[in-house]
Amino acid sequence: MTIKEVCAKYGLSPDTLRYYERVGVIPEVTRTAGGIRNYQDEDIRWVEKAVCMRDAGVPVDKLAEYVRLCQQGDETLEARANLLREVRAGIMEARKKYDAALERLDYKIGRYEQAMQTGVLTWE
Amino acid sequence: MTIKEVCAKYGLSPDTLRYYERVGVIPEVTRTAGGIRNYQDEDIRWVEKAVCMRDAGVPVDKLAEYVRLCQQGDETLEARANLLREVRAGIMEARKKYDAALERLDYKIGRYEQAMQTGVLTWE
DNA sequence: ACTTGACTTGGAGTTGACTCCAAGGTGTAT
DNA sequence: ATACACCTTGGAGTCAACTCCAAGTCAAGT
Repeated sequence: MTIKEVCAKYGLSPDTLRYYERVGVIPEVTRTAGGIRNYQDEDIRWVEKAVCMRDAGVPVDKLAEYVRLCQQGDETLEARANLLREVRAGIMEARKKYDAALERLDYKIGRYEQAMQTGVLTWE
Repeated sequence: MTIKEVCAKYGLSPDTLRYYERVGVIPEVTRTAGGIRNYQDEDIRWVEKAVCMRDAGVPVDKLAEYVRLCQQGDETLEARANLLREVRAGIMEARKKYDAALERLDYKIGRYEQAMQTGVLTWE
């Protein structure tokens, strides 16, 4: 699979995908004899994982650290688990804040809808 | 309330609070005769709202647009409601992605814990 | 063989959201 | 009234995460 195809599949730009590889968010991608990236299933699974985690706000350097640990073999199992738990905690934290904002928005939107129906905006 | 006190209350820096005011994320704050910011209840409610929304990833320019609409009076009610609905949709979208990442992380963490107990990392 | 279009690299530039700084004004406690 | 800490502004700097660019290489079609 070419870089363009992978980009189309995941909604990334080629620059972003090359950037991810450069900073280690994904491991080095398989190449053709001529040096052109030719994504294999394994490479694509890394991309998918990276996109999923970036979408959840996990910073690039955390992802790069995880990839580095994976490449170091089995003695990093515990370190990897700890890293993932830390990342999980961060996401949970953020999610709580998202929920607080949602609650507030729902209340406010409800008030606006009421005001637009009755023509009266009570107490603001 | 001085800028410092408001900062302590919401975990912001004075620079950030002044920045929010400058770009319109909060309306202009009440001042003392000497020109020093003296946050009133109303000002503080705006700060609280801004912090809540920023924590949910709502971009600064969206918040500034909302403030601008509020200052334009009642004929912007519908525009404001639409803006809030749009913001809400964005947060819901992001939350879905957070959940997807959480699910993935929980699975992976479970696998690591199992591997560390049994000493065997199955199929990877 | 040649064109055309997509790919490569290293490095510079952009964007959003702060964050820092210098030079100077404010306010309160001694 | 003189420190002293804290406040003000405008503007420059920083950081993460891309995004763009120039100069060159690769590969598919004619």
